[in-house]
Amino acid sequence: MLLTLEKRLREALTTYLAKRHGVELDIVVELPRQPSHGDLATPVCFTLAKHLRRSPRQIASELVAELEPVPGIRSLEVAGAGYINARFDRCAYALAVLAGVDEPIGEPTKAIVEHTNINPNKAAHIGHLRNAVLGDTLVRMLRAAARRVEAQNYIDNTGVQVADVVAAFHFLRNLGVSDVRALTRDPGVRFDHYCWDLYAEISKRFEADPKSLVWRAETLRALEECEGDLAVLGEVVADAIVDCHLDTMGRLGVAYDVLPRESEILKLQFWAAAFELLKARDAIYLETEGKNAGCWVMPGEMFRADAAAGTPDEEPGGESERDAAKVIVRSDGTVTYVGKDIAYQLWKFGLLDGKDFRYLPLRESAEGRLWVTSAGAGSPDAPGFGHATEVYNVIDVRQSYLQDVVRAALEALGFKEQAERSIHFSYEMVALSPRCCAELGIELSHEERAKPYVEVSGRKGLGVKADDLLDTLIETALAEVRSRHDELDEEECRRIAGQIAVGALRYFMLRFTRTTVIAFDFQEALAFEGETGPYVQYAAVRARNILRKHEHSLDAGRPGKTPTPKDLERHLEDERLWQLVLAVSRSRWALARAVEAEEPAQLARNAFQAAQAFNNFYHQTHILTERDPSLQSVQLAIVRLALRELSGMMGVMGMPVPERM
RNA sequence: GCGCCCGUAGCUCAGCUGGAUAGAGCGCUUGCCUCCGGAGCAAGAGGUCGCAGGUUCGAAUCCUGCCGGGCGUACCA
Repeated sequence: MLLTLEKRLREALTTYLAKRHGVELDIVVELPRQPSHGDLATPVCFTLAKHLRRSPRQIASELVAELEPVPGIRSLEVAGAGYINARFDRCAYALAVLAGVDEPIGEPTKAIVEHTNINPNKAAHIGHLRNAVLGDTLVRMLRAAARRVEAQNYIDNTGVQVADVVAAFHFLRNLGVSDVRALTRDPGVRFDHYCWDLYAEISKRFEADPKSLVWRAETLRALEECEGDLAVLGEVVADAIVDCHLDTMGRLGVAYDVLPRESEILKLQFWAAAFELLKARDAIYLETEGKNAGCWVMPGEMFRADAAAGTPDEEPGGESERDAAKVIVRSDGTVTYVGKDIAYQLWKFGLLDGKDFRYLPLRESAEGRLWVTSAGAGSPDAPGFGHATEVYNVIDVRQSYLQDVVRAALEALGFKEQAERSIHFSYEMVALSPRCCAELGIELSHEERAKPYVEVSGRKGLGVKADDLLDTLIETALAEVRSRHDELDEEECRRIAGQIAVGALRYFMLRFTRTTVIAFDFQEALAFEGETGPYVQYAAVRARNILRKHEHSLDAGRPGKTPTPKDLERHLEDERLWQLVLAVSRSRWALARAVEAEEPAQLARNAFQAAQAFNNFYHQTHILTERDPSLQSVQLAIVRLALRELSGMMGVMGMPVPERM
């Protein structure tokens, strides 16, 4: 309802200003910081004062007197040096909000969100967790805003990282396909955790003994050519790890619609098609001189904002403009990752004429069926994927440069609109705080010790595994649940602990804005008090408890009294109740802001504030002992509203709403 | 060198397209269970918004220059 009123007010002001003063302005309408300043406010008269050369206050009084009544807004008043404060018709607002009609947000276009994208060669760690939680929340946000969303998790199953682990199995461990396959089925082994250590081990070996790097080269070649035991081993490893990742993400409620795999992009020659396009439109050229001689490159000025036209020739010691170009095809004829990414991005928009994957079902979950790409036969039941209007790539900020290249390629090919709708949904990395390193027993070099935090590194085996963190959270929560609920059996306690753990973890990953580096710290991540997921969940559980008890207190079958407009009219004059209604009814507004700003943290913050307002109310009001039935009906309606709104926001953030805790 | 990001309370962070007295959590101090379960509520102490200019009726927010810190700038991904 807030969105609607905001829009109405803005439109009324726009019309008025155009008619009365002949000016067009972007009108700022904001939520006043102080409740006494009304429900919505605008400082527009300050801007207007300049145009009209009159005092803001004077303009404001005139405006308040002359503006046609706005439905839903009870009064406008001039305040301060010239603000206009609007107050809502409280009863109408409450009725609308209690009815729970969703206001539209944006157009129902099709969006693709690509996220998670973990190399299938080791266990997921906290860095991947931030990606997956942000990505999955973005998916939920867009769906809540009525977009058609396709969640894709790209699997780089033929890259260096997989090759390294395959090489480790083969050359270091001397294990063949059947051995590794047995390992993946061994219930006593967490295969992805096993590979975590193996990957660190072979990386160390490569560093200590560079001659062993021939193993990597040989494996990589086998993977790309899809031939021999090493290739089969690659498939076994990647498939098994993808399975582990899906399980891990499933624990957090993260799901996908389709897994596009690099192996299919290669086999189906997506790149060949993209390459022809790029050559035909002169987006890339064959370099003949300098360090990139023999490569197909994209000129630097195409993707770098700073590349000024007519840059001076090479400066001594500096990089020439020519050498600053981005290599797309290596001198040996193989394509770089960016090249493949360009092809993939073109496919997402349906711009790779005639080329498409085929699909096979991979697994089922509560969220639906998951499909994986296939180069051979596909299932006739497969839905159509791709053909998006907008594409969100959830990738950490360190890959901005590559994302710029992809976008530039689309633009160079003449797909200007698609380039603009290629959104790099970037976020800062998750690093380890010094204390966290100490707790993990990680020894730091002098260089690392001087830094404020240490980068997570799969290659070095440096990091906190997603499963381990979740397990720790569950155990912590479990101890707490047990101590509070003697009456619940072990299974029930564990279920609740799981919900709390997921809520805590997802909220933790969302409360920071995307540009903030998270210096991971166990103490903070394991906190259940203060601004945390469980705090928000607890508010909802409290609302549930009240409603449950209330229902029990009623005669069977008789519904509780719902407030009449008269009840609302009367009791919402109480400023505290009114402020509460406002505070807990902003989920739609918060969603709109989060979608527009592309910032899930806004949703997290709003949910926390709503929970705070509700907890405060809960504490100072004894609803079930209220003797005035009229007042009680209003209070109960607010409890129901708070529960619905909190649950809604938690749902968008992927946080479970426990029955009790 | 160049590009992007960050610098706000002891710590961790919000602060939207400039707007009214700069906010929250943690930690610290102090209250609050004859209660719908305290994973809670209330109060208090704590801030030259990195520094210096500029634009403006108005700047934490926009512009410029410095100073710290981080990340990019691969024929790795």
